[in-house]
Amino acid sequence: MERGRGALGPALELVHTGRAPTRAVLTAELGVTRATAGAVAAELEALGLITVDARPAAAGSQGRPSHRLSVAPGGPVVLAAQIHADGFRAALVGLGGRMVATAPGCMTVPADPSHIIDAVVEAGAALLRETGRRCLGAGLAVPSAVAEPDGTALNPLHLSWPAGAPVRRLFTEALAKAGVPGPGEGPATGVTGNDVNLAALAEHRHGAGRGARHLLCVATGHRGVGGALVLDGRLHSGSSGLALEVGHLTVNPAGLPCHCGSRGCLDVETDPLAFLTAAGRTPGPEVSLLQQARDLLRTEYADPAVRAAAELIVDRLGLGLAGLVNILNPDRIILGGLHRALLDADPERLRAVVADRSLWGRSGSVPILPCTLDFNSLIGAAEAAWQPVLDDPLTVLG
Amino acid sequence: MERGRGALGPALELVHTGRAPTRAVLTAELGVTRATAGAVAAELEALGLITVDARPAAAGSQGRPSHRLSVAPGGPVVLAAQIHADGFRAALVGLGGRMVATAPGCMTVPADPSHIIDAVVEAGAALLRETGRRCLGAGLAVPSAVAEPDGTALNPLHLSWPAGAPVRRLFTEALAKAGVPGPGEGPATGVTGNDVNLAALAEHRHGAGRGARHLLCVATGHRGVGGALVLDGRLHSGSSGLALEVGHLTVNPAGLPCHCGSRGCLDVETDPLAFLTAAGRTPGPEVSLLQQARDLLRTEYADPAVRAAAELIVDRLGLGLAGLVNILNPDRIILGGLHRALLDADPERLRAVVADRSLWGRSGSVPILPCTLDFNSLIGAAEAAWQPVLDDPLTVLG
DNA sequence: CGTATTTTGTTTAGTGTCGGCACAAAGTCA
DNA sequence: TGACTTTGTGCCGACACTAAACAAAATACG
Repeated sequence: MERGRGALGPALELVHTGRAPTRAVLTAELGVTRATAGAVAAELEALGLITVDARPAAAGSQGRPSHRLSVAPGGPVVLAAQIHADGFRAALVGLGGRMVATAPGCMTVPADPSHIIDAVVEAGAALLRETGRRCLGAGLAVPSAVAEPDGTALNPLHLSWPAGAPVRRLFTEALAKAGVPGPGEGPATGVTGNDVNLAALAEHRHGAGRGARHLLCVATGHRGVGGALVLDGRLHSGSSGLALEVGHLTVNPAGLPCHCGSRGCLDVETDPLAFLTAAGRTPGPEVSLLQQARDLLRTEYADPAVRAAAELIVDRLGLGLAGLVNILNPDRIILGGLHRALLDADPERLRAVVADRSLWGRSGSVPILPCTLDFNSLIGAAEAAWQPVLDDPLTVLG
Repeated sequence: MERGRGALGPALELVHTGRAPTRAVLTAELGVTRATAGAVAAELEALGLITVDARPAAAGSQGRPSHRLSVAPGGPVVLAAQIHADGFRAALVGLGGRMVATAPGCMTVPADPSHIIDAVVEAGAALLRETGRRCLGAGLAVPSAVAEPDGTALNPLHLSWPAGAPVRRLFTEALAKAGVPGPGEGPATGVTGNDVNLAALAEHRHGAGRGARHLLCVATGHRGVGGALVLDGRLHSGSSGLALEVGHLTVNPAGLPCHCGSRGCLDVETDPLAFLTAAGRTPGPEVSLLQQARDLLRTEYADPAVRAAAELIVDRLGLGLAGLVNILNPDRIILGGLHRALLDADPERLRAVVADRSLWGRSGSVPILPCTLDFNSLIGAAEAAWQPVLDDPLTVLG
């Protein structure tokens, strides 16, 4: 009777990522008939997820103009949360990666994950109460590898949390405690993941990674280096969530010792502390290492010592990226954190090093881009929370 | 009217990989009703791809016994070909990875890829004429990275071929020349791939990799090291076919110089020549380096120098595998060539090294197994050739 | 030995989703 | 204004599947 149930998920994802601005292109993208695409759009509109403009858009070309398809402005949201070394942030994020409301917060109890998670979830719950939006899910990004299927944080070292903290359970419990409703009758179940992984997902959907088939992301936080891989639109997090732990690739055989037992790991050779040290600076305690490194790069790049340090780090990073290119053969690389700043400072040098050290010119010519999304880990947490809806809107929304 | 068209491909794959021995488990695996599974099986039988036993199998349990489902013994085949440093081999391979006929051959004109490919295809065509089997496709495995979408061999160094040889085009032309028919009316189009990649596919379907979600394969040929990754049953060959070029991971910072410009690469530190050299042997020209290395390992493992050399290579290999585990987080690793022999000689040492050097105990405990299939590259070439049939039997067979 | 139970396979009817097609709508182009 | 182009919709039929009843072939148990 009702048409377009099977294509509902793919259709929503197309509108969500902005690849289906009208029903006409939706028809083409889905590979169905206009009748089906129309039914799909009507169904998604009935579910309150998208809107179809009443007035047709201004037509520049021949033929009957299309009505614009867009994400429903007042539609449901997900609760997104991010925890990093400097604090936490909660937000409500709608379809299309739109941040509807946000509330930054300060980290008060660094040593106890449960307190922080409770606080950030409560901040999100407050936003839900204020806005009155319907909540369909919740996602949390943490600066640590998250083991599957347990949902434990294996190395939240820079948060001074205990290794193995059960973040997913804590998150779900906090959601229940704060009364955040799920799509059904019970409380929401939380999705939890590594921040770089989630950032990669966000960049793939809404940022510099759009359209990439095999997207590699590498980023520094304040300490260490994280990686992520998005394959055909799905995050590849390995069989137990621990893929792309790229911090211990050897990039300087005679380099600094690393806590992993080896020397010259990407982690200790290319993170903000490495850059500050190479530039002969002693980091201060006022602001984060990442901030200090970025500031140094921005304000004192003319200083030969700073420039030399930047080039040294770029060379090391290039070696690591080349190794990853040889293994993963991505068609795009996106950099975040300090690496992004280093790319901005001297894009050609990094590209040259990667091309030179990767095996084939073909894969060496892979584009390397800066990330483009603000709060990409937060948006990524939202993307992960949206995933069940994108996969099958009917099952979630009934 | 006719039931079970959509599930035809998945059903065939289940029978093909031996995961659906009866219609009852086919029903369960497909998640459909008995009626549909029965119709699917009937359709596949009508296409001549599978057989349903007339007599029910001996029933050990309660209830009506199931009829056995199996691959049709006299059914269609694909032409599979493999080229390696010592020669080439052609075979006809049916569903289920069954080698129906095979013909080894000697390499006569090493420097010219077109002659060898013509010869191996002609050998396969002869098998087709002899057996009178219907041919549904053709696959070729070569010891080189194969660039996509061009189908050129980038580093067929050990064959003394020119880099960039257009192997896919040559293969397809040879198939036309030899009159190998495709599924339709025209000649067959050839699938071409790297031998380790195809071997990994074969091991995943029929060998030690069955059931693995993220399967990593690493193998030596005569020189150098190859890698392959099978994700959720599909080969991951990267955006341009160059993924898993693992030979240039650094495993010994102070090691031998490599043609890639670095030192101590997996390629030069763990291949057969490296083992023979470490054991103080001077390789002779009679048999292949791989054969010499295997023989040495088998016959003189009691010799302390040989054993020490083996342990050295195992340690280096373990370092490389640990690096790959950190990046890919596979749930199984399969080794081939000399690496397989080294694993057989001392399984515990390699597992301990990998566990010690990979970041998390959890991913460090990944099972490491020897490959179990004879001629796995050849079977893998057949698997790649079967793929269109497995994806959609009706489109291929009409 | 015969009947009940269990599991498998088949037949028939019904249902839901989608393609095909005709038609309507809304613009541009000449 | 009329021809053309492109988009959207309503109706019908094809078809792949489910549901449910029935049939078949073994074991289990009295």
